[in-house]
Amino acid sequence: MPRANQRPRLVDVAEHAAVSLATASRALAGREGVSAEVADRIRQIAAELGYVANPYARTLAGGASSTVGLIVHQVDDPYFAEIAAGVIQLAAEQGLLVQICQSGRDPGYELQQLRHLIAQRVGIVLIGGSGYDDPRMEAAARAELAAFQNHGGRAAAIGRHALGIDAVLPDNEAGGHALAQHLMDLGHRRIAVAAGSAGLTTVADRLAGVSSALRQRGRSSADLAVVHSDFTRGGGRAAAEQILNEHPDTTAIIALNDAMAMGVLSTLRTRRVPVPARMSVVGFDDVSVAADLAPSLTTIRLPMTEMGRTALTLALKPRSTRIRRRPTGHLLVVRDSTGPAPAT
Amino acid sequence: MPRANQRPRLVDVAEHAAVSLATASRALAGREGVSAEVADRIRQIAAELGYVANPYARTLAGGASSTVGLIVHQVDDPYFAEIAAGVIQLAAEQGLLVQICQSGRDPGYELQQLRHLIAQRVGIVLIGGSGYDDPRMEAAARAELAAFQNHGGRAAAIGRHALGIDAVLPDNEAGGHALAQHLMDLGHRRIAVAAGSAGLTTVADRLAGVSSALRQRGRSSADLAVVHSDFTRGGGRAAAEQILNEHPDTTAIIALNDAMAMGVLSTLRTRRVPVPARMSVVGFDDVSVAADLAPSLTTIRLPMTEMGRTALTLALKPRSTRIRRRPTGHLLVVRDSTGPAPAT
DNA sequence: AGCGCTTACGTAAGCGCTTACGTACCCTAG
DNA sequence: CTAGGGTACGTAAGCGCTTACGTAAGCGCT
Repeated sequence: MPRANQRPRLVDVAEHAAVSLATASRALAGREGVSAEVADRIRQIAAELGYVANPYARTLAGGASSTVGLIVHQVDDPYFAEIAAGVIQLAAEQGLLVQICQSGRDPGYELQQLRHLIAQRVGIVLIGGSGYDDPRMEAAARAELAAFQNHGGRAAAIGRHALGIDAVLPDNEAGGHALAQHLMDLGHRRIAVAAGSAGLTTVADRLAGVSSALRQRGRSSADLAVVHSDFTRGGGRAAAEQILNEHPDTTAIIALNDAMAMGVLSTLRTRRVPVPARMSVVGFDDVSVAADLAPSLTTIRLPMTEMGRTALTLALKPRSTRIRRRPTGHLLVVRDSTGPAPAT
Repeated sequence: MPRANQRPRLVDVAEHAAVSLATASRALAGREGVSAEVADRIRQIAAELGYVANPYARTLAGGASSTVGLIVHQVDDPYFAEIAAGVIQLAAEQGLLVQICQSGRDPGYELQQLRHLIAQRVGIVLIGGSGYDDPRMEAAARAELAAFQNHGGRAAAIGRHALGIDAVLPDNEAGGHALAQHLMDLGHRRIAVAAGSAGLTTVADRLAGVSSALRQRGRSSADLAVVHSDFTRGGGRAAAEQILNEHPDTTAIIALNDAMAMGVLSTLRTRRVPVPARMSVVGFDDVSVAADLAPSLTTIRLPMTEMGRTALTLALKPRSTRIRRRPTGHLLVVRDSTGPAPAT
């Protein structure tokens, strides 16, 4: 008999169906050892009663945890927000719940969040971000994740390698390459890069692509003015200031993500530098506002939502011995923020 | 003895401290019945062992659940993203984990998510959004939340009343009033509103504020062209098209949120309507990109992150018999998207 | 008919914690 | 010197589920 005013338990279902607890559990978990008719009866009764297994009891008893932990830098950064949206979508389809954490771009705090998540016994950890500057932090995270996986945990990274886990990785290098090529095609010779903090793998990879494009055209990457700041709008503003001051002959700025590009545009507007007539600007990621900026932003489109989904898919699959790296597509989207280099 | 390669359990702590399970539990929960010295010893040993209570076992045994469920329309909508950021921040400070769900602006799906969350035994439910069009859906959600609270659950709403739970509410009406007033001060007489879908309380409230401002100046709100669409950029574009076609003498558009305002600006740019020279545009919310648009957007600033924190605070507090409504501040932020009405 | 094997189900032992209740001890009052 | 009461701690009974193991029935086979 279900207790008055309480959620039904498995015993309630079992009693109604006149079977044992074990049989009811097996039937609802869809595992073998139950005849089809009995299993159907049990499922139907469960549905009638509105039975939903208590996840705490289930997990305690050794069943799989049905929650996935997601760590991102900041949920109100559009890049991470779109990734999170993808993860949450797919999780909902699978009946999983997503526990979300923000690292605030602080590797120490991120490690702490990771430990917290694991201590909370989530079944799956997804970790976004861009790697650590500090190799010791990185090693600690690797170790934590390795131990987690050894105990049956699943993990995947988004846009970050070097964590020793499966990862979905955009081709940052090819993206950087495409951007530099696009600008050179437009005749730009003095190109500056507004980069996120050095040490991030994302920064290194995108930058490598830019350099290789320059070299390909027989130009030294020493020509390239690279200014490091951080992957935010504020960082973009600061980088733009520095570029305008220290490299006044620059005609094109490659911001290594869209947030920085927005900051760059904002500074150029303030300084009354017309875009793209006097200065071309490109970004990276194609967050959804990029198309609505003025001027609309030329950038590399990354399928962020899809990346989130893919990461979860990767983590859900049985783990192979080799680390899997799932590349994602990317696409140069040319809009109004780039134009021919101004005549000198 | 801690099992090799396994997280320490409470028994491990108890054995090390040479006390019983019950004493260890009491000491770590900080409840009375343990002498100060013993409690200190236990806590220290727990720390040394890196003991973290298994939340599944804790919750099963009747301890409080330490997870809060958050339902928003879409995490990659900046408005909700900022709210979520606030919730997640405060939750982290309190050692709570946030389970996040997206309703996709679909009341039916939202209800389903709510049920799922409750079935998953989260301790606290926070629900953002803007109410339901369908009164039956709304009643269902009310009932679900009431039952949840009767079983000891905590709940709070963000920007939505009529759910029968504590809520943090911006003064939507005053905000709408301020926007309309600002435009009238600039001499605008033909004002159109790009509204989210009718039936949302947020829409109704903001609209009421606009109307009351008009009436206050002795103008009929029948003069006001109100176009309903939805609270997205696409919705804003559609609404702007409709306004330009059906009300060509409009000189100012009030978008009832920033997302719509961005859509409006995008359409005006496409149609080559100069802003603010030919048309003034205002938004509502002041999402962080609003300042970086071109032109930067005049809007009402809402403290979204703070609202998220406040909602959690509200839910954390012991429930009073009366429903509490916590208002939030708001502020008219005048930027470059508004200017004097063009001379006729 | 009797043997073993498979299939379908039941029994019961936990998972790691909280907490009601029980017990030993010490202190004070009569 | 003992009754009564408080404090500090231990014992053990669950919370609701999963699953290893046990058992009975049915099958084909010699």
